[in-house]
Order: sequence, then C-alpha cells, then structure tokens
Amino acid sequence: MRDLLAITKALADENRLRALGLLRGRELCLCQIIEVLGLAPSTVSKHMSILHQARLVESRKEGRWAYFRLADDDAPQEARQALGFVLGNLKQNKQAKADQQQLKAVLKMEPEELCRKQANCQC
Amino acid sequence: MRDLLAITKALADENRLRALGLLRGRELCLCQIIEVLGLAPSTVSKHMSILHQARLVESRKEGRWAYFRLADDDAPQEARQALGFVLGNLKQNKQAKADQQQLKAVLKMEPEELCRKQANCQC
DNA sequence: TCTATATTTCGTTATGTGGCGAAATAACGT
DNA sequence: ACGTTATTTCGCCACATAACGAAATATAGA
Repeated sequence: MRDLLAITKALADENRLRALGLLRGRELCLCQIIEVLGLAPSTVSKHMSILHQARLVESRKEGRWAYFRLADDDAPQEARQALGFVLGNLKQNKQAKADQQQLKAVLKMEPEELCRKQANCQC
Repeated sequence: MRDLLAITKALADENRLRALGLLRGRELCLCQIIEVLGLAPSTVSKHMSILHQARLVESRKEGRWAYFRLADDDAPQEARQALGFVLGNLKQNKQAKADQQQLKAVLKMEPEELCRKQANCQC
C-alpha cells in the first residue's frame, strides 16, 4: 500500500503533473524544469525528489547538473501504469500544451542565457 | 487539469483507496463502509463525497440509506482508467485483502445488528 | 586554492486536509 | 406529530504539505 500511496500522492499536485508532462519523450535538466514551472529552485528540487521516491522518474547527476527522465522499463509496474495514465490524460491538457510550448522556447534560449552568463557575449 | 487533479487527489489517501477496494464488484451502504474502515460516520461520508466528486464512484439514495458503487461505463474515461489502475494494484494488497475479509463478516453480521437494534431479539 | 554555479537541505510560514463530535437534515415507523 | 435512525454539514483541532529564502553542499573553472 505504501508504494501505491507514494505514487498517488506524488501525482496529487498540479506542478508535479506539469513536470511529468515536460519530461515526456526527453530528459531534462532541473534548471530547465525550474524555468518552465516558474517556481523557486528549492521547490522544484523537492518536487522532483518526491517523483523520484515514487519511482515515477529516474535521475542522474552529471557534474553540477541534475537530469531527470520518466521512469523506464525497469521501474515497478505500478509506476509505469501510473505514468501511462497521467501522460495519456495530460495530452489533451491546456496547461500541459502551454508548458510544452514554453519548453521549446527554453530549450532554444538556454544556450543564449548560458552564453550571456558564462562568456559575457552579446548574442 | 482540474478533473485529472480531482482524481489524483481523491486517490491520494489510504482510507479512500480502501473504500474503493471494498466497492469492487458490489454496491455498499455507507454504514457498511463505515464499519470496515472503523472511522467516524462524518469522516467516511466526506471521503465518499470526495470520491464521488472525482466521478470515481456513483451514489444513490434509498430512504435513509446511501449506497455507493464504482463508477461504470458512463463515467468519464479518466475516472475509469484511474479505477482500473488502483483496483489492479490493490488486488495484491494486504490491507485490501484484510478489508475484504472484514467486509464478509460485516455483510453477515449486519442483519443481526439490525435485528438487535430494531427488534430487540436475541439472535 | 578561490570563485562561481547548480542543486539540495533546512527553517519558516501559509494553506490544505483528515479526523472527530455536535448539530442539522431527511426519512422511516409508531 | 413524534421519536428514531442514517447521513450530511459545520466547527474545530492536529498534522501534512507547498512555497520561499538562506545556508549548506558539490563541482567546474580560473
């Protein structure tokens, strides 16, 4: 029951559902999720940790960056079923679509932002 | 998003999951659910109302009694999918099995209790 | 080594939620 | 009409949770 409850509780928050929607089909860095959700880094980090504990997302650290992706085949069946359920229902969702749009912009702009911050260039 | 969230929030409570498990395959009266869950009537009534608002259960009033059953084919697809997910995972669940056992006892005893209360007999 | 950056942890605060009992409501039986 | 019973609504309290900023941690680069 604890596993199932961990999953349903993880899914019972709008911002966590949005994060799952963003991860559909691609791995993302925490900072990119932060950008789209528009929440404080600490808040998003906590959200991703809750999703991870429920085994709904996998995470990986590469240097300073934390990457997240949807749970894959070696995740527990409950988690995969839950993902199938929510992702299917997010497809027609207005907020999820808007997030996808904004994610596109973030994926395009992020290099520029990196450039500005790290190299002081004028791109 | 509101509908989906209503569903995931409704599922994010252990006692509501237990109630759904009890309803598998049969319609139950509120008082029977109260008996198995071991919670105050007002609490269980609230739980069932939350499940109903999420369209996960149907309800019907007959005289003084309120009956609940799992959402059927004319419920929204999201609700039916969600039910499929949780009921499937409750099947192997220890608590859910124990609840089923206790439900059997309640279904057997309830008439006796009714008898004692309503007719002062000694059955 | 020192600094800057990405993330996490911690402490605090505001809000949400589950629990109960008491009171209100509705419907049955006398 | 009246009392009884099943349920719901309400008010309250305890606890959980989401949000933030500040501080701690970890790592890359100068």
